[in-house]
Amino acid sequence: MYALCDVNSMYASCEKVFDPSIRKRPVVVLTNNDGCICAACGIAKKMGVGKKFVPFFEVREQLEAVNAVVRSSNYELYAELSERLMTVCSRFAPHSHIYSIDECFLYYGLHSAYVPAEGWQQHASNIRRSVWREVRLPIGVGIGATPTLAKAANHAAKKIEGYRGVAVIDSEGARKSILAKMSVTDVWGIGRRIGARLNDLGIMTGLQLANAKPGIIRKQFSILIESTVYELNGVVKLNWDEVRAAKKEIYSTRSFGQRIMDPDQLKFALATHAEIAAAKLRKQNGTAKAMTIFATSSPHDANGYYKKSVFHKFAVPTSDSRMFLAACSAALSSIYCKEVRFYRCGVGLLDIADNKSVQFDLFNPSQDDPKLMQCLDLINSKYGRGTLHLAGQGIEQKFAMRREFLSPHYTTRWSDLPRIKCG
DNA sequence: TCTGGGGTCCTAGGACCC
DNA sequence: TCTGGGGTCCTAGGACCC
Repeated sequence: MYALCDVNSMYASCEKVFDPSIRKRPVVVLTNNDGCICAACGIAKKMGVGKKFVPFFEVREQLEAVNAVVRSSNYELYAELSERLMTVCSRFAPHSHIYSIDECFLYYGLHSAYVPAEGWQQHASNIRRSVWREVRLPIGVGIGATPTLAKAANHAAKKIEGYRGVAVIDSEGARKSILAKMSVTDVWGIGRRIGARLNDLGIMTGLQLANAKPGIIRKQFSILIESTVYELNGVVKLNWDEVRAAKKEIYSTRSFGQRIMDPDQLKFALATHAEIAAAKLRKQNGTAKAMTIFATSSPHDANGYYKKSVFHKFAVPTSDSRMFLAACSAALSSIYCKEVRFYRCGVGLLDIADNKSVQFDLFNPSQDDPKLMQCLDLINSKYGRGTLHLAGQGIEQKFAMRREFLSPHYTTRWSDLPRIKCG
């Protein structure tokens, strides 16, 4: 069996953990640069002001009208609470995978007959209650025979009347009843587009998708959707390692706090992204054979959309930040254009392989310095990202994110520690 | 004043070469 | 000289997720 634990509107819930004064008010959290709404608490959703990814400036007045609390993304806070959440959840099963900042899969092993002493229903409740008691985050817990069914159960736990945060699919009856109440786009892996095409075939609910012929689905869609059909019927297609497989591509991109036109700033930003992506790459013990480096204007700007990317191939697969930085520097002159107001840039590390299977080149000896990189990663993981960085990232970065409504760093800054008045 | 998220995977098709 | 088949590499964009 598999379980999926997932925090209800994670970012908004995190904001409420250390600030009891906003617990009964509508809370929305904005994306980087305060661009869009990315999370809204239940109260805000009920008031109709919590639509995901609408631009903030479009709904600002509406939010003010209902006296909503608006917060910038406080990523440091969410990461810390996420870590606590994962620690609690992982106690409940022999295997666990962090799936995203607010979600983890638990796996109870191959024996399909295994049932915890307290029963699945109670087990799920225990997870939920422990997380609430220890981290003060509300979660939904779904349990099922495959990752896709665990996801479906989780959907039921949070969205379907009567489940109250916990749902278990451990019988044909439960499976059919939950899938019948889900629209096909609620199924994991079925988005808007595929959903519309399935609708055209008369497949409207999760159960109808489960009952479709896998072969036909594969022909009309893809092998991925076919796997989804099997998983909805209890046949595991996503093996445990694939639930969180090593990445084949790693990106770091961001829009700037304000438009930039200075080539040095663009270079600093690209170097920073290269270092972020490189650290992620080394964390999964990977090497990259190629890299893409790009910058764009805003698609909303009047002067036409400018997008330029450079593809860089490495003679020897690498995970050394210095190689990635050198590639960025080399790319800058062909990306930069002095008339363009740059809005966004980033890098992608491509063609990633395990560092154990690197093919060395007799004529291009690797110039990597794994020990130096290890040292860099160690210091940064201990003292925070960017504590030690390469000179190419610049000293003064002028493109910092806009975060006008940032909550205090309750968990990562001594000066921001919450104070409790007694008496 | 002016505002518009970030990440990963997959594939069709263009560019280029033999 | 010109045509055309076929392979490889890269880009752009579609699709999904949170």
